[in-house]
Amino acid sequence: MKEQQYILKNAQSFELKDIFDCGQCFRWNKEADGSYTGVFGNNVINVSKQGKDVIFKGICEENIETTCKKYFDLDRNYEEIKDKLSKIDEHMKKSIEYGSGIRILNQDLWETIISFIISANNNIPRIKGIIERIAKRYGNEIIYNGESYYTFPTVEELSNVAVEDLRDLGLGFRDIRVYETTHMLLDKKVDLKELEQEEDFNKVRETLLTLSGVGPKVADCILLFSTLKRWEAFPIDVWVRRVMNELYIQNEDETKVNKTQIEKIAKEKFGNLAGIAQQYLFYWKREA
DNA sequence: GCGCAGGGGGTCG
DNA sequence: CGACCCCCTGCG
Repeated sequence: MKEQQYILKNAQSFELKDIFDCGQCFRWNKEADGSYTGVFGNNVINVSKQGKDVIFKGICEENIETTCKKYFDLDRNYEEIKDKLSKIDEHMKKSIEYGSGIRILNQDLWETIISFIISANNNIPRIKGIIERIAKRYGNEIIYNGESYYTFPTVEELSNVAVEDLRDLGLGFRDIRVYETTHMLLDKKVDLKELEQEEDFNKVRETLLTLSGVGPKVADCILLFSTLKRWEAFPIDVWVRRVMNELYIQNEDETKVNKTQIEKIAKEKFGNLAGIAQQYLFYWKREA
């Protein structure tokens, strides 16, 4: 396939580091020249910045402009969102100044489910390694600039994979969870197409929670970081608990902070922007 | 350099 | 609430 290119002129709210290092994705890697290359769908895309312009180039199954507009959430006005959130309090304002170039990606639902099941009690370098090995073993090769990249396998492409095969790729105790979830989807115990049509937030969340290896935290990550794009979701992990306690609760022992307490505050303060607010806070606290 | 201990974006029983 | 797999990192 031929290389395509799309240049987004004078981009606002688009910083490579903020987008790719804020913890929402696992398949983007920094190049020596500062650009990032990643695989999503059947595409290998390289993203770089030249002044205020963003340059997307690479192997793209369909039109690269349409594809990137969707994946990078380019039709959403982040300036407006940031203005709104900045007015809530000084903490939000500060965190947004820090991560002002964040965008929430529209990632494939199935890939996001598996990726975040793998993320449980795991660290980012290892998560990335596991996903890469799965792609290399079961996905399809795409050659770009003389290098091999691999698509994330489809549900069908994982249908004949045994638990032991997954264990061999280093998934550890998550192997059975990935296996079970894959088969629940193959058997249509959960139908992802239907799930994407479902309007009711709690119904979608409850359905995700029936999947093996999907608890509250993972479900909320899927809701927020996939094409489900439910920004009401507020994933609570150790970092979010820490920052929320520090800023709004101030309990001496942060491990004693109640989850429902955090959720209540998040809803009151951020409403249907809770998810993106969480990203600014999380990124700010973890990086700084 | 290399060997080793420690820990990690939670979930499940 | 404790166990859970094992790659990665950092320190000695």
